[in-house]
Amino acid sequence: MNNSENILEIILKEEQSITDKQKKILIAAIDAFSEKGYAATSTSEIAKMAGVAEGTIFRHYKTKKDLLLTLLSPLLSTLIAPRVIKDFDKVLNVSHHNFEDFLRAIVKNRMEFLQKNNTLFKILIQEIPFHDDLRETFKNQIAVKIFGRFQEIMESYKEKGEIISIPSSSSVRLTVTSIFGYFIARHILLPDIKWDDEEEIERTIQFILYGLKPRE
Amino acid sequence: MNNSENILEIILKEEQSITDKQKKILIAAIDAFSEKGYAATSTSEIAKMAGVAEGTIFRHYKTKKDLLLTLLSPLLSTLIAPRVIKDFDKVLNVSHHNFEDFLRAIVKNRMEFLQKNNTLFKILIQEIPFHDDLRETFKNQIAVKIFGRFQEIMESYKEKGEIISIPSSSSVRLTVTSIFGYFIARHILLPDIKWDDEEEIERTIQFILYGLKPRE
Amino acid sequence: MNNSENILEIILKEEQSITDKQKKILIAAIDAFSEKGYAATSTSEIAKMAGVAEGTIFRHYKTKKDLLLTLLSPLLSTLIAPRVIKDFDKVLNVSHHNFEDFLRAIVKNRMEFLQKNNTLFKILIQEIPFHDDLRETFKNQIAVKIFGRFQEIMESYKEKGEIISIPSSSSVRLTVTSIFGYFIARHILLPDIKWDDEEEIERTIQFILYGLKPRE
Amino acid sequence: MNNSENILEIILKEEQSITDKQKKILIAAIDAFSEKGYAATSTSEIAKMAGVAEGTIFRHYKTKKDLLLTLLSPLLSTLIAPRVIKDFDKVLNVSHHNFEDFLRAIVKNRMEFLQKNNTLFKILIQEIPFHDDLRETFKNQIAVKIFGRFQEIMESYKEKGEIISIPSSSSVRLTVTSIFGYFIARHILLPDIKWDDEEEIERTIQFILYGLKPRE
DNA sequence: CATGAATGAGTATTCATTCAT
DNA sequence: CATGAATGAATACTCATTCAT
Repeated sequence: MNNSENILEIILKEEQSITDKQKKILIAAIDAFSEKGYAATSTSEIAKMAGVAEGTIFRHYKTKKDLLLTLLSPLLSTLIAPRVIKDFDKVLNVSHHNFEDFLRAIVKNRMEFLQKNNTLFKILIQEIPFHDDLRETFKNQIAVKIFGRFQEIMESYKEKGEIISIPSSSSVRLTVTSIFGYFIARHILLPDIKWDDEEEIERTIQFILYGLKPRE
Repeated sequence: MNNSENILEIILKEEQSITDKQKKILIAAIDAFSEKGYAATSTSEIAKMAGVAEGTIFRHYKTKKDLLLTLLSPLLSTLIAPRVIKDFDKVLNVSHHNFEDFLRAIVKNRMEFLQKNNTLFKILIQEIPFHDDLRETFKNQIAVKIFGRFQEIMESYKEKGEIISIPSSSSVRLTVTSIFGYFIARHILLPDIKWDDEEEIERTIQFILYGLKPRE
Repeated sequence: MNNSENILEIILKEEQSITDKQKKILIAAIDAFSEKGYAATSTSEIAKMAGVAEGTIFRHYKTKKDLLLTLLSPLLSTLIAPRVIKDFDKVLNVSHHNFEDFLRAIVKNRMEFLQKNNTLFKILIQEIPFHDDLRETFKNQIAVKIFGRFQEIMESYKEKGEIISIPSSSSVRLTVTSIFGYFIARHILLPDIKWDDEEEIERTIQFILYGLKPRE
Repeated sequence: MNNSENILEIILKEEQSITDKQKKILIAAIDAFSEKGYAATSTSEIAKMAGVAEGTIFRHYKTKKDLLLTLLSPLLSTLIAPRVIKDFDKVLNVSHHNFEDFLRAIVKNRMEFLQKNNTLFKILIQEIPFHDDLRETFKNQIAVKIFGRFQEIMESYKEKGEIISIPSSSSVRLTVTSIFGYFIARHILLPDIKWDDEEEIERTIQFILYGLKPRE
């Protein structure tokens, strides 16, 4: 599945309209932004890291902000791509008769995607609080499209009686929060301690599963 | 309970060693940092907002970073204060015979605290990724002390068979993640949409409760 | 008469709200702008010439453009000051019974003013083509107020039959052009060749006088 | 008469050694220089306006300054061309028995030339204060050659008693200043107000004529 | 001939910080 | 205690120019 790939690598390899220096700039910028944050990273720093002249950055990206957005846009558009939405459907219709299978498929799928693009995600999450446009995109695109489809699916499981009968907006939030919560703890808050990813993910799945199980 | 109060207000009111200008500086800095982030906020901006001269800031706080740390320190020290630790014990020993009561007490207590100090928390969470010292403090103090005590308590409930038998580090993470996950979604990612706090909190409690319930 | 003074000197001496460094900046800027032009002068250059740090310039003048406007504004406001307008009247009413006396008085008076402030004038004239706001000010303030009053006076001499009967807008233009033409040739186009100011001015007066004399 | 033509058009049309792109560059540069001034115009701007790549400009003109000089050179060389000097003679010898005829011919001729090339003239006049080489060329070529011949002619009219007996350097200056003064007011200082060119020119001629008439 | 990526010095402006008043 | 003038390094960005394609 393509969306399980590292987005950046795909772009760097497949996009041939991109020059060598441009690639170096992107890599350096991702590195710097994820570690020190957008605002605390200077363009001269990025240039030095990328081994290019400072002017070269601005030949390709009109402004520093433009560089950030260019960086994040493949992630954002991947997230809202129809393909991704279809994944949900495929996951749902084709093979997953019950909520557990669906959850497992979705967590595995999303978690892999998160992990493979964790640096870009880190930047996105870290910068969202400071950029209105980013937050707006996030809210209007991601939240509406992904969460919307997610909610429909939840609704159907609720009707089938496979999960508890609460508004699906809440059940989606609790599910997503648990997954993202793990990601944030893992990669942002406590990136330096050791994590047994497999175990933790299994426990997170179980946690969500039982947390949303219909009460007898 | 004092830790359910707005920390900043307490300091501004009770601390008499603090001058009027100093208070204005703190308020302005909190405002600016929480909205634009530490790195993107200039000291001259803070000075203007606070209605003081630029130099005045540096009379009280050696550096801009010092101002940030001063700002966060009451929050940090409240979090790791022995009093808070004792709260856990009190919650545990005195009255809460079972896990549900404990969880309810702790969630109510912590959530109130989060909400009352949401601006300071927002700053803390936003800045943690960018400041090693902050993250170190967080890891060594908060994680070790709070989570440590939390884990002990979880352990005891596990022994009593009230919750599922997984490493308490995981059960604590899942619990905390659900609570913080709500806070982050609520105040940082999607601060502009309407939230029914009471309902969502109740659902979150139920979610944790069932998610950690021993499997039959 | 105050308007026969060097405007800059007056400001540098009398204005006490101006710091020492600020004076140096103004002097350096005038020097640089008049010689190389506004656009070709860098703020770092001005700073170096003034012996101040570059930042100091921007503490006092928000932008480079602001520095230019601040520089020119005393000249501009002197030109449109009611006092200057009154000068015309005084020149006219009190003592000058005929056009020749009036012209002599006005040329002497204006030419002295031009010469004493020739550097500032040079800047104004050189920059007018490139700055819409400056040109607007010039048109709306100088042209309307000064030329307006000038025209009225011309009109009265025309009625008395002392000058030729053409629209006073034209006679004013021809007069002013001859005076300014001399100034521009003298200070801007050919500043390096020797000029016998007194003689040339006398010839210019005669030229205007006879050029506007009623035809028999 | 060829010198009454638009110099630029002639070059663009007749010069076949000039490429299409080069023409576009020249047109764009004239446009930009005349409006914003040489120093405030960037080569990339010119390239964009001309619809060519940045490098293309430098293929044809070694430096930006070179572009300016190339632009002005046809104007400058036209002004000092032997042909122009001969015009004076023709004007003088062949047909003009008296000063008035001569003045009329010369003003008409020169004014037409000024008007037809007003953009290039605008650039020349605007840039002269900032470029020593331009000023030097102007002084050595224009002033010496044109003014020199002009003075000789003036001298002859003076001897014939047709004009006042002042140094012809002064009479030339007064004449030229009146003509250029009109041009500058018309095209540089107040380009936006309406002008009745024919009337103003006639008045200017009359003004010069009577201004230089021998005093009885 | 023409391109446009690349450069590095330079641009106006802002920064956190100092210090004399 | 508070000010705000002063600083010089740093900032994002632009410049004229070069050169491989």
